[in-house]
Amino acid sequence: MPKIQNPGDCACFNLRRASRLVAQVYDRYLLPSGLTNTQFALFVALSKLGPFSITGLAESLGMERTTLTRNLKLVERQGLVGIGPGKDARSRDVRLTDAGKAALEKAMPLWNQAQIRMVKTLGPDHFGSLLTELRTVAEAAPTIQ
Amino acid sequence: MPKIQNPGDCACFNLRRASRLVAQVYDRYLLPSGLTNTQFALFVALSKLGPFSITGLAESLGMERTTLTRNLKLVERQGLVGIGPGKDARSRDVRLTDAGKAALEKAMPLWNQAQIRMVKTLGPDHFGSLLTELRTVAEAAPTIQ
DNA sequence: ATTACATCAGTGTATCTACACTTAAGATGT
DNA sequence: ACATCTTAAGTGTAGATACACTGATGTAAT
Repeated sequence: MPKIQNPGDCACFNLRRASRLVAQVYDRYLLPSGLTNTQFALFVALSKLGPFSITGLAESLGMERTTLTRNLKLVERQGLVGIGPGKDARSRDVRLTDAGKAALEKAMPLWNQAQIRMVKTLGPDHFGSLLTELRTVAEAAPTIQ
Repeated sequence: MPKIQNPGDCACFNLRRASRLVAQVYDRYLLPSGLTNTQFALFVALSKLGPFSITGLAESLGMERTTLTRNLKLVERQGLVGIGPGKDARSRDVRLTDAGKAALEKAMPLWNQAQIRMVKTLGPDHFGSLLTELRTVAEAAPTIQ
């Protein structure tokens, strides 16, 4: 017989609650850079991957493609990323502009402070195992249904 | 000397990515109930706490108060929650209506399927330790700054 | 009583999120 | 060549999130 779960143990709720609270912390640290935590993550990915298609970038960020499209519009308008032609006439490649690279440079030490603060708060062990669990989730969730 | 962190190990990014992906799973399961994962979590809290102030509810959900206000507007318009006078003339108490309770009843087995699916996917051990870590995060994050 | 402070809730604005649907272009089979 | 399928991206719509600010009510200090 399938066990009845306790709604307080909902993985979705607990993930989203932690997400909300932690995002507020990182956003506060990142404020002087002008980047949100979402934009910072996007810029980090772009910096590591180089010019990349929207679909590929969305996959890499575990983000719905159309969500990324909207998020890109903001930073494109600010001149922080450029979107040019891709491999073929369908796809378009996203790249960091010089201004985008500069914003990332400025954000990095701020992010580092937030990150160090989180590691200290949770302790390195808890922090590490949390990260491991979250990566497992991110890998497993898309296989559901 | 403070260690330089690796941006790929960002707690915020990994939390939000997992959050996005898992929310999609739960929302797909909850679809026939008409409730989103956020609304489901709200209804579970209301069901457990009984009529509760907006500020208290927000605290309990680890959600910004003004966010909850907007979320409440939707379900209030649908007649699923009622918002009446609270302890004093400032506060207002939120309660589940009969229609709200019915929606929760309908959603519960759907949620249970999603939850069981997640437990199976991660394995009970990983699932349990993830939950523990997330609760630690939710408790610790608000103490930062 | 009056002033000062704290608490509770709502609004303006902006970002983040994703489903359903559409359009355009490449790939495949006959 | 054509029809079909697949892939890449954008739009309409709607919900989720939170900061800064406002207004109203309660509480405390003098």
